[in-house]
Amino acid sequence: MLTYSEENYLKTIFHLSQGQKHGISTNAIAAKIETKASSVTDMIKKLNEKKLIKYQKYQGVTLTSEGLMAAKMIVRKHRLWEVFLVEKLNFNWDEVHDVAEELEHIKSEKLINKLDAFLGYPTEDPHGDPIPDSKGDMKMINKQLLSELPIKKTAICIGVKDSSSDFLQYLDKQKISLGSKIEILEIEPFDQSYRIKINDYEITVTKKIVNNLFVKTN
Amino acid sequence: MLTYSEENYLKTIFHLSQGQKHGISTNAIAAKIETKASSVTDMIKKLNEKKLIKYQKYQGVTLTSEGLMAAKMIVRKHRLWEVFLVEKLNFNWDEVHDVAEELEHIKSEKLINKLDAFLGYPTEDPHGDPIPDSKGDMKMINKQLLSELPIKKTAICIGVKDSSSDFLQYLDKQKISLGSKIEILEIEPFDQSYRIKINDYEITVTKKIVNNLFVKTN
DNA sequence: AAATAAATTTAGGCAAAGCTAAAAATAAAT
DNA sequence: ATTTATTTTTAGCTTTGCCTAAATTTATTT
Repeated sequence: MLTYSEENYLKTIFHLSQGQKHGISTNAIAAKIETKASSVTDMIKKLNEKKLIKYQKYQGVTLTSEGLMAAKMIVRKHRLWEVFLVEKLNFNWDEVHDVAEELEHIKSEKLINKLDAFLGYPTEDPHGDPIPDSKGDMKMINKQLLSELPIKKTAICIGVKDSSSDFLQYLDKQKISLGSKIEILEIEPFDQSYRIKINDYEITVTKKIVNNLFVKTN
Repeated sequence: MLTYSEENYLKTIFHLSQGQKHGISTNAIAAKIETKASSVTDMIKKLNEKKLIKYQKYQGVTLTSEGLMAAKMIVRKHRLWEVFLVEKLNFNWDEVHDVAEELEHIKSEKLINKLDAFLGYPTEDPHGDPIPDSKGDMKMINKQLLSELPIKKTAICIGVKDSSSDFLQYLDKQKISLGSKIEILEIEPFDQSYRIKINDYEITVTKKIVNNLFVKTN
């Protein structure tokens, strides 16, 4: 049985490992968890003892298959609860993260599987991130940044890279949400601003915006 | 902000205080929480410091109005989550307690009020216990033990005194649930067994059963 | 009213998870 | 290839919440 804190470390290592081939550094974990490097070292030793991570002094850590599965189950819970909060309790997508951060630690397999069924076995959370199923499998979404989309090619908004409240609220204000039809009309060479079409109306946004929106074509 | 453990103590003191005019003893708390008396004393001092309970050495404790409100909010969360588990996720009423025990500690007022709305502002949990509203008010149910009900008077089953799994499962087996119409037909003087009518069929039960079922008359 | 029993509190410790400050290892720069 | 800087680890301390064992207070007997 994992403690609250152990679960947070596993989850963090999982997130930091995405698209990373080498081990995760002590400092990277400390920064993400907002704790001190020495505390991370302590926990790393503990997780290593429990064979949830592979660890060599000074060499960073990687999840073992057991640790990976545990991490995925936490992510599964987090994202299912987010779906619940948005779809059933009408939270906005920028309000759910902190609450889900607590709910993800509730220990009951029965609960999470029943919740999954209640929600209709969703495969993505409200930010467009994939939800691992009860075996840990998650369908990888064919996503790209809006900034990488060719001009005049239409796509569908499927997620965000930065999921800070500020950004999510900005998107709400601009009426950009998951499923919006989106297309780059032109890029202004002078200031790198983007003229884009959302569903049926046009707006101008900065490069920072298009660099943080995920889309999929067709 | 209260810790997980502080919340459990407050909740326990609240439950033990029901229908009690004098203070709650250290040992009573220890027994309910399944911890040692010395640990209880430690926590009592802490809660006293925080003005959540009134405490004089060796004299037991009572909740202050602040402590009472905090306790009610925890009970509110516990019972709302129980309703959710039973009504939305199809748990049986004997399976919900342990999970609700964890869920009750999730800290978000917004969450609990939205959950309340989602469930349609229920006033009772699946065991027939009243749910405090967001101000802490709970409608007192006019309930009595089935054993106190006069013979041949019909009543409605509205709750249980003992909410152990064993008892709840027994009730399921006997098809006794909240809302069942119930009536004592006769009491066998020889062995104190009760012949009772549930909805439309008759069964015989022991004294222990009628001592643990709450009913209300019309 | 003593004496015994039971309940409660104190004193001293332990494990988890954090911290600071100092030491050690690795990486970067001259 | 040293020196300097950065990263990581170690050592030792803190708090929370629990524990055991001993001391103290209250309750119950005789």
